[in-house]
Amino acid sequence: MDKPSTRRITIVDVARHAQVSTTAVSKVLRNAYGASPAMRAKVQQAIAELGYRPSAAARGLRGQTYTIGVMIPELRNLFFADIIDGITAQLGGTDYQVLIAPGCNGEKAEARVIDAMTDRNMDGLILIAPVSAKKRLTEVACSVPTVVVGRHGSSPAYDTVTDDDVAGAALVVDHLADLGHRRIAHIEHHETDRVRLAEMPNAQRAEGYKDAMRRRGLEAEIDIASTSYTHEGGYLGAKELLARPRLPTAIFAGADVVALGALEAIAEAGLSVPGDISVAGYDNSALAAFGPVSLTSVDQDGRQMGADAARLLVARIADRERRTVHVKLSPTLAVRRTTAALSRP
Amino acid sequence: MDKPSTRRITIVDVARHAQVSTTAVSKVLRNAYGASPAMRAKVQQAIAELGYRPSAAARGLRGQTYTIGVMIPELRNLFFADIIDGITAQLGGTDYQVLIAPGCNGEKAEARVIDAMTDRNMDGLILIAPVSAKKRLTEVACSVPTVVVGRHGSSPAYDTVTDDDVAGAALVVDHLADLGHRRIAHIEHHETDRVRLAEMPNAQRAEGYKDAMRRRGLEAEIDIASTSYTHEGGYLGAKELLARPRLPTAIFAGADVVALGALEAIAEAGLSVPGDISVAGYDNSALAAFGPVSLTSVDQDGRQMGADAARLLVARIADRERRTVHVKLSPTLAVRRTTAALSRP
DNA sequence: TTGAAAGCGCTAACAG
DNA sequence: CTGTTAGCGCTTTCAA
Repeated sequence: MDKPSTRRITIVDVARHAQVSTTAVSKVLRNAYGASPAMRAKVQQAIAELGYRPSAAARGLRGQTYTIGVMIPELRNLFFADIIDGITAQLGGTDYQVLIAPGCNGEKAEARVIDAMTDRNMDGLILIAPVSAKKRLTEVACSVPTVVVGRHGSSPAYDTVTDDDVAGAALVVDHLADLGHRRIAHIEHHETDRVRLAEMPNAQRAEGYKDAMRRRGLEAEIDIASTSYTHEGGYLGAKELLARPRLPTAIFAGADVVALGALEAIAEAGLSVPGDISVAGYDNSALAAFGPVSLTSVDQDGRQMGADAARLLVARIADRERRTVHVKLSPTLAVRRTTAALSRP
Repeated sequence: MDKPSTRRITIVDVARHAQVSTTAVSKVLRNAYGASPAMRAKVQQAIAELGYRPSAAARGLRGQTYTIGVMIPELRNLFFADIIDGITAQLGGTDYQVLIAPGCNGEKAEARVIDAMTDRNMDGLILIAPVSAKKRLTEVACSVPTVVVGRHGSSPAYDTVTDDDVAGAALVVDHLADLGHRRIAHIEHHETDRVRLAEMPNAQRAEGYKDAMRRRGLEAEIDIASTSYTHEGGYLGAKELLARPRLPTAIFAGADVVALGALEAIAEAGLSVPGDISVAGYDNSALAAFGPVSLTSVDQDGRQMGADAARLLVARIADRERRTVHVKLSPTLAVRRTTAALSRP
């Protein structure tokens, strides 16, 4: 008589069924060195016949868990979804399983989530746009292989993948300047934290904007509304800009959602886009591409970023001593119907 | 001399530091019966002083992993994001950590993901709109506590949380009929799988549409285009409906994204909304609420569904023998600018 | 109430 | 190339 079949099938069962040792089974499982083809075949067959599945928990106690944790600040951001797609695509053929931890808005929540992931012995972490202090990120990276995505500033402890936000801002300014615009304003995300300032994409976009304006000889025209990367921030920022003595002829919003808010304020003011004012966003989200909106926006290749992050992470898991790599991708500009040549000279 | 501090702090370290047994520490960790307040305090302090964190992997080998796995077919669906919010909010105060498995489009991918989650000894699973066979779901539920969200059909093995799609469709039909419409057409998602048919929300919406039309004495006006729940499906579906001999005065699309496709086809045909044709969607996604779109749509309370699912799951983890519960929530209608009274009598 | 000891399923030294 | 054995960090009987 068999034992009640509810018991989980273990490596011991497989070993017995295949008439080999548990070590042999383990080796086959891990594709490790030291197992003859004949033994491999026997074990594989036993695994198939018994429907055995290795317990990740048990593996984790000694070796790897074959689990990659991804921290994502906001599920609704479509750009982040692209990154996830890139990660899963890159990891598709491997034994790694991607698990996403939701709801990491703010430093405290981030800490909780990162702890939760390390508690679960994850083999590696991909942190998307984390806001934690650099010191904290370095600590994390020292205890578990880590790749940071979407945050500037290099570290000897972790690899990074970023998009060139300075270049992205320049794409917008150049595009608008080429269309004849001179009074190009910018709506930025107000950053309070000194240390974080230089590392966050929003700051880089503002810097890129200023740099590009200077390069185009428009230094005197630099005009910034400092609000936040939200719909409301865009609305308030645009209202602020429209209330200034010299009206801008173009607004570069630091994010698509900001641009949408700005569009609302512009419409309220009785102005037309792009007739009276051109508007450009950043992220090229689905909202920007959506027909009725048709927003000119900077496109970051999220899939590529995700794929690169996954690739770097796997390499680091394999060799934790390797030098850190910092990938910086180049954005492109998706020109749509919210930007046009300056009509009033 | 201390050992190199890279070593993980374990329950043994805590026990030694607090001068108690590991058993005692374990009890405190789990709030288990049989630990005096004095001991509790000592252990708590030692945990705090050492910065100890229990290893979920090790716990999983004997007890719980305190991990809830959520399977989600599509990261970009904002309705699913609401569900996730509800889950995490409900689980906020507990020790449970939510982990999301991405990329589960199709039966095969679902199987892989569910396996991955059970391999990791997750304490419970929340499956959102799964497409796997009912038999498979039942098997899964037998081996690990499971709650199925967004799929009709009850089971003795798992709890379910659904929105009343029949009622949702009726809301739309009644709203349009009250506005004077009689020729109300529907764009449905074509379902091939026989068994699945009755359990999927799309089928329920189509049924609800037909039921409501009959109830309003509009049986002769029933008009369905069978495509898919995609933007393209909406576009093609609307084109099909507009090519029929008797033009509909209103279109009920089975999902918001379908409605957007329909709007495009209607605009192409030179018709206006809601002047010539009213359009309603389903899901009340951000796109529907978005100003320039302003789509009338059925609102399902995703947060509530997620919260209910989490609540049921926790209860089932506590008592696997309890009778299954099937929660069915009632949708509401968000009336916006794409529906209006029939102008041509 | 407390603690000693036996695993959970797997991997990794180490012998054969 | 193969098998024996000792843990990984925790929970859980079972005595004391």
